[in-house]
Amino acid sequence: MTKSDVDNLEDGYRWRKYGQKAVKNSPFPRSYYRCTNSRCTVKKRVERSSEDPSIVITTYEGQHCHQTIGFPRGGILTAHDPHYFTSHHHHLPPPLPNPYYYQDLLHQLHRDNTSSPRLSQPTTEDGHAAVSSINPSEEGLLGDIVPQTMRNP
DNA sequence: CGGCTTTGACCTGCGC
DNA sequence: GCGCAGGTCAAAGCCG
Repeated sequence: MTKSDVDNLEDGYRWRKYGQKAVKNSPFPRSYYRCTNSRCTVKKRVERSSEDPSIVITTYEGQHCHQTIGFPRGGILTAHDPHYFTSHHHHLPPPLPNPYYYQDLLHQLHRDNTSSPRLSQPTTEDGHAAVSSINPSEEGLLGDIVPQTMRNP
């Protein structure tokens, strides 16, 4: 739940809208977004609070298999710059030891290389909790946006 | 030109 | 079986 006057929040990922429907509870439509990365099946749905139009409810579904990049497309060139690793980055530290994540992001839309076979692990015995089978660091990253109650009600 | 949004149609699950 | 509600697809078109 976020207080914002715009629907499209910049959260570090690239989203492609694929649908919009009106919900019954609220007079405002609900938008459906998907991550632009092909191998990343994360979805999110953005809805607006019926009583307070300045509140948007963002529901994340799934898990990113790549890093959050605050500067998509164009700004990503900064990752190649040595300054990216040595200069004054007060935030956006790479939470995962994936040094190749940026070049994967550059190629993943046009390549079909099986670069991460260990990330393709399907759902566990829970049947719905694919999140618990990923890195703890990734889980912690997700914990910022997906509360524990959502994964294990 | 390429990538993304828009938008109506289509699909599916569920309750009656 | 039918209708509703939520979720997705895909063609068309906008915009840098």
